[in-house]
Amino acid sequence: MTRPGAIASIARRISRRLLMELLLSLREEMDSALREALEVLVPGLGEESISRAVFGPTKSPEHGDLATNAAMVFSKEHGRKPREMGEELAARLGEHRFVESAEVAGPGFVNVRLSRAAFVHVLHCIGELGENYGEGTLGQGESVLLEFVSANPTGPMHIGHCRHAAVGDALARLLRAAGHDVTTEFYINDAGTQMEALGESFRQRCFEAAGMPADAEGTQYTGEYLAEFARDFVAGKCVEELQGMAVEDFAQEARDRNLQMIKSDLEHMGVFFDSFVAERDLHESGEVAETLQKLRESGRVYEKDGALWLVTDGFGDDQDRVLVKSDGAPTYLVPDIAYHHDKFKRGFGRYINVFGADHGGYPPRLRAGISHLGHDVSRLTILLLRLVFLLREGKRVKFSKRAGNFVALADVVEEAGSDATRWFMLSRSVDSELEFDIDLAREATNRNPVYKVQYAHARICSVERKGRGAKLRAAEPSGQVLERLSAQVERDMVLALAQFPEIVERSARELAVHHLPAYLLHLADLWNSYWSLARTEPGMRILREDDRELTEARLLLASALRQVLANGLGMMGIAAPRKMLREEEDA
RNA sequence: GCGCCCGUAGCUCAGCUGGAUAGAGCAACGGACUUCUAAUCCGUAGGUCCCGCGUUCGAAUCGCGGCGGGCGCGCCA
Repeated sequence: MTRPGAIASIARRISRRLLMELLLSLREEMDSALREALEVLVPGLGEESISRAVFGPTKSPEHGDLATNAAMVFSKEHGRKPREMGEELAARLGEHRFVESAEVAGPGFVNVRLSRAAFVHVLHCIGELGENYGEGTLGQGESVLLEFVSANPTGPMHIGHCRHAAVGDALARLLRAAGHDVTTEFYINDAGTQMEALGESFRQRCFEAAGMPADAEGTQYTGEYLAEFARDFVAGKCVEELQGMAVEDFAQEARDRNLQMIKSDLEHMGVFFDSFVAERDLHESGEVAETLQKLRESGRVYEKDGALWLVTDGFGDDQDRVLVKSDGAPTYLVPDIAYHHDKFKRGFGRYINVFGADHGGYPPRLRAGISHLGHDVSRLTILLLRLVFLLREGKRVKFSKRAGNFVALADVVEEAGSDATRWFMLSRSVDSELEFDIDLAREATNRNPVYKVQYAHARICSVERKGRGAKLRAAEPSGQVLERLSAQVERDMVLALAQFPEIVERSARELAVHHLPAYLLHLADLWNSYWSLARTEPGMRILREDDRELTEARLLLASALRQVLANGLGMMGIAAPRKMLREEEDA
C-alpha cells in the first residue's frame, strides 16, 4: 500500500538526487578543471597522481580565493621548473568560466580568483538543492550497519554514553548525507553472568520492598533505580507470588525496565535506533552454538589446559584468547563473535562499531574471530571514543561506577538540554578526551557556541520575516545580483558556503564529526560580523528601504546562509530555531 | 615490557592525504546597545607547535629515537 504523498515524495527525492549529480559543487567543478588542465600539460599522468593535486581555500585574500599546489607536486617528477609549469597551468585555468584570474605565486602555487559566475553557481546550488545542499554521492548507496551505545541493560547510562549517542547518531546522519544507506543498531547484552547478578539484585530489592527478609546490600547492583523498579513491581503482588519467581524471572523484569529507561533517555536526546538485537536471542536461535561450531571447523582454535583458545595471530593481539573456559562455560567473546557473524550474514557493505577506548584491547580478538568465520573483516571499522570528563564550576567531577556516584546521561541532558549536550559531545575529535563544561553548556549567552550558531540562524529568520512584511524576497542568483554583493565579507560568506559539501564529505570519509561544529561556528561568526557592520555603517543593513535590488541580493545571501546553518545543525541532530526569545521576554 | 591515543596561546582544543606570515572558542585587556533580536560585534595582547635527529624546495603535519600523560594487554564483561 502506498500513501498518496509517498510517490510525490519519492519523485522529489529522485529529482533532487539527479539534480545533485548534475549540479556539481564549486569544488568539484574546480577539481575537474584542474584535472583537465593537468591531463593536457602532463600527458600520461595517472589517476593516482592527479588526485594528489587539489584546490584548497587560501588563508589570505592576497592569494586569491583558491590555490593549488599542482605545479610543485608534478614539476619535480617531470623535471620541470615549478613556476614554469605553474605559468602554463595558470594560463589554462584562466580560461575556465569560474576563473577570473589565475597567477603563479611563491614557490609555485597557482592562485585563482573566482569569477562572478562561480559565486552565482554557489548560490544557485544552495537554492536548487535546499535542504539537500551538502549531501553527496561518496557512499554510492552502499549499505552500512552502524552499531553504537549498546549500553548494558543493568542500569542507567552515564555521561560517556552521551558522547557515544551523540557521535553515533551524527555519524548516521553524516553517512546518510554522504549517500550511504545506514541502519543503526543497538546490541543488548542480556545474557550471561551479569544478568544472573542483576536478577539476584532485583530479587533482593523486591523482597525488601515487600517487607520480606532481604540482603540487597550484598548484591552486585545496588543503585537506587533498582529499588524504585522493585517498589513499582511488587505493588499489588503477594509474598507467595514473589517467592515463587525464579531468578531468571527477576532478571527478565529488571532487564526490560532498564532497557525501557535507556530507550527513554536516548529519546530525550532525540536518538532512535532502527534495530535492536538481543544477545539472548542469539543464544536461543542457536546462533552462538553455530558460531562456536564454525570456529572449531575453521581450525583456528585449539585446546590447551582444558580450555578452548582462539588464535589471534596476525590481528594485532599479543596473545591468543580463551573462547571456552576449562569449566565448560564460554567467555563473553563467543556471543560477541556470534553477533558479528549474524551482522555479516545480513550482508551489509560495511560495518561500523562505536566503542569506548577502555575496550581498546578488544577489536583485535573480535576481528580475529570474525575473520576465522570467513568474513571479510576489512569491511568492519571500529571507532574508539576517548573518555568524557564533566566540568562543573571549573573542576572535574570525579565519578566511578563502583562508588555509584556517576554522572547520569539523563541528568546531563535535562540540565543542559539536548542541543547543547550534542554540540559539545561532537565538538572534539574522538581521539581526544573531552571536557564537558556543563556550566558553559547550559549558559544562554555568547560564551556558548551552540547558542551563537542557533542565534545566527534565528536572526536570519527574523530579518527574512521583516523582509516578507515589506514584500521583499530573496533574489534569484545572477551576475547582476552578485554585482551588488561586492563587500569582502559577502565574498567570504559565499566562499564559506561553497565549502559545505566538502566538509560533509570529509567528515563522512574520516568518520570525524568534529569538523561540522567548527565550520558552523565559523559561518555564524561571519554572519554576526556581517550583521553588525550596519551598526557603524547604516548602508550595510540587510533591509534597505531605499534600495530594493540590494536588499533582495542580500536576502539571497542570507537565505543561503540560513539554509547551510540549518542543514549543518540537522546533521548534528541539533534544532535550528526560527526564533529565540531573549531572557527578559522569556516568560 | 608491548600496543593504541594524546602532547599546539593562560585553559579546552582545531589544523584535511607536508605547502605561503600557526588558528578557533573561553579567559584577560580596551571599546560599541534610541538594534533589521547586543544571546552580538570591533580592537589589543598572548605560542621554543614536548625534545632531538632524519626525509624534503618546503615539516605542527611524514620517519626514527627519547620525554610526559591517558587507555588497553584475565579461563572478568
